[in-house]
Amino acid sequence: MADALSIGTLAKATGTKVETVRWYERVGLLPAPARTRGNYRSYGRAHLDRLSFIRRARDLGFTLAQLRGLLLLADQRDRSCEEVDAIARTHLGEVERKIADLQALRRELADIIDRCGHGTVADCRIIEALSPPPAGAR
Amino acid sequence: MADALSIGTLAKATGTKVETVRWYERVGLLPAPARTRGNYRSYGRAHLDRLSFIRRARDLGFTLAQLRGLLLLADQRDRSCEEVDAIARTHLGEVERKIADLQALRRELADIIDRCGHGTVADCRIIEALSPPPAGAR
DNA sequence: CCTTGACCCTATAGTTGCTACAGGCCCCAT
DNA sequence: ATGGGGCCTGTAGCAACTATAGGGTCAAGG
Repeated sequence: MADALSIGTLAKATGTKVETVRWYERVGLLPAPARTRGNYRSYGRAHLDRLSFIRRARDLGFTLAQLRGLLLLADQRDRSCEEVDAIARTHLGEVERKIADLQALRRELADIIDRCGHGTVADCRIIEALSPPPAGAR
Repeated sequence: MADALSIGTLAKATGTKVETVRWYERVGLLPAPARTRGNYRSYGRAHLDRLSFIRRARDLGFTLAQLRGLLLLADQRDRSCEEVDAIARTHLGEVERKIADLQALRRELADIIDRCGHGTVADCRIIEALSPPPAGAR
């Protein structure tokens, strides 16, 4: 083949660690490639595409389980788009919830830092803010 | 002692699972308490306070490593507050980065869902959108 | 031609922050 | 004295990798 890639080359091309590539293979996300005479993995274009897909989806926060679902759908191209859409929608909901949670957290942290008097730890308001909340407040 | 708590009572009071309390002890976040004649853990007020602190900081997303730093500082009350402030600020930065990432992700998912007609996977843009990035980006 | 060193192989253990058993004690009320 | 809670230790499991040990392979330089 014109484009036979070693695992290291594939890893570099996709911003993945070699060990992670092997791990994706072991858990069935990336199909096992052909081997060279010396038992080295030999990847082709399809592997590069698929690994790019995997990495991108991971970056976007899809779990490996969701990813498996997407890949299964991608492999059966006559299937309805609705299932893929549903997965994406579910994920969008989760993302929005995460954003809201983090924004609340950010406000709280900012408040805490705001109150830090830069004195000694003894009167540090950060420690204070993290200390047990008043009874009844939680 | 007037306020000797069993592990179960302590756990309930702080919204922690019993196993988690023991685990905090094993990893050195919560000091090992005295034991009763029957070898039960017996906690006092100090443990309650410290565990509340731990739980609150965990809720705010501090890692156990950061927590260890905070607790170490909290124990040295004549130290400057600046280190505490720095830990909190670092954490705030991380939180803000995550929010930005998630907002980018949200945009992307919304676009994807938007473009997804209800045809077959063959023209589903979700798969496409997550396929290998343009040549220049690799 | 042979050696060196970068790469690759498998297998296994470690990471973070818990959670969930399994197989036993202990304690209190009935 | 017995039944059921709660407690004890120790171990294994979850995601999603990461890192190590102990080797084999390959291409280039001396």
